[in-house]
Amino acid sequence: MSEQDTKIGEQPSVLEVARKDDGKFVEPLQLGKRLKEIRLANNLTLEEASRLTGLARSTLSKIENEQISPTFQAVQKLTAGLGIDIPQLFVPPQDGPTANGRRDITRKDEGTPHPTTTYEHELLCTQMRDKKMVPFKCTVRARSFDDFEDWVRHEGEEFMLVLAGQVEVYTEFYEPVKLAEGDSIYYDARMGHCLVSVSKDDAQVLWVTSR
Amino acid sequence: MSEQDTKIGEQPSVLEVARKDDGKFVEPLQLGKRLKEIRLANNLTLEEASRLTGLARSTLSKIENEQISPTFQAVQKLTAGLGIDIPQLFVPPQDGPTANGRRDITRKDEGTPHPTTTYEHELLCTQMRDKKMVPFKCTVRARSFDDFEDWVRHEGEEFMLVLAGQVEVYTEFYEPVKLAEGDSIYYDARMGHCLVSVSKDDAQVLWVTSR
DNA sequence: AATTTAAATTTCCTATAGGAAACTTTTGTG
DNA sequence: CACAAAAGTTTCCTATAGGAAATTTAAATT
Repeated sequence: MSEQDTKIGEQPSVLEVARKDDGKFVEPLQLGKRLKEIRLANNLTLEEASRLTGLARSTLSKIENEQISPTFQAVQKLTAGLGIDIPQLFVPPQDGPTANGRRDITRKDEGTPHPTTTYEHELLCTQMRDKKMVPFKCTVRARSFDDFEDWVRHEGEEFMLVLAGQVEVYTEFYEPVKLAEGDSIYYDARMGHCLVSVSKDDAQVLWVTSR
Repeated sequence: MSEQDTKIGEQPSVLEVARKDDGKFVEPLQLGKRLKEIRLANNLTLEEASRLTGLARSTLSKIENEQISPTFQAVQKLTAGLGIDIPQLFVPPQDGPTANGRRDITRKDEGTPHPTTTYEHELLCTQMRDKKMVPFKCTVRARSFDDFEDWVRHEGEEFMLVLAGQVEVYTEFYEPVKLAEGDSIYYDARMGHCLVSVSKDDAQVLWVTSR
């Protein structure tokens, strides 16, 4: 190894710089480390990974050792070839036990009941506090549209998936839309919204609201 | 070795090639088009976007016009600077009404496919940008745990509901837990996690990740 | 331990991404 | 319409990513 050639392969890799005058700082990310972990976890040699991705052995090696910053194209090939879950790559380097993780399980029909006049809520995963999302199932009674007086409207966003039956979603600014089992909708919850069952029986939906 | 030697600035851009001998084919993706839409939607000039991202005006222009394939670093700066939801970039070009409205509907089985080796993703509601949550359905193949020893791990939180079949959730720090249809789980996604189907056939789950 | 074989890294070179500035196009404004 | 100002594109150049092959390192096999 040349001793004067401290540029590459030493500490300050290309990936680490990434700060320009007033540009947004981009954290190291250690993409290479991650990729190597993934490759090894899949018991692949560079040669095999090369065949899978279409990138040269040398290139893969350099990426893993953070000697180069791959092009977006290369990243695409990598993720496609190795079957990598994309968000995985954008996670900051995992270090230490990160023990502040928690999990919270709710069995079927064992959520926390929370009835209102219009809906029958079953809150899910209520053990965990300060969640970024609030999931709940909801039985939407078969009823007419004119039962409700005003829009529901609140901060954040909402995702809804129809689990059973058929519902009609009313939102401000749009025409009502019918959703059947398996259909889903995402919307800005600040926009007035409400839900009605249009099947004979009550419909059931899953709702997730963000903060 | 280029048989046609596509010149830059012509039509067949670099992004379009991306096929090497035995490499995985990477679809065009039209990243540039996407980015331009986002920039314009935010009422930004190239100059402003340049300040936000730390990339040169010229570079941004070239990326938008698909004259160059940005490096991963550049993509990071872009997403960080413009506040772009990363998975959105990996979603194939959205066509049609380019809904950037306030609601976004996905009919059953009409989400955007996004297969990986381990999971079969179907992204839901991909028309809307910069969502706080990313919902997708996922077919978990019936397979053994030892096919992947590495955890998935990323920022944010995750909610999962089992739609069909039976799965086993492995997470760091906890014992594996079996979830049947209707069961749900919420967890800190920084904690390593992965999923295995324990039913005969593939299982299906709904996943919602937060940012 | 010595030798072979496989895996990973480095070197050298070509192709191409990124930045600065020149140039062109578009959008105002009198 | 003329002209100015702003936004966008292209050119030219430097820095660096990617590929082929050489080199080094690690893992087997005897």
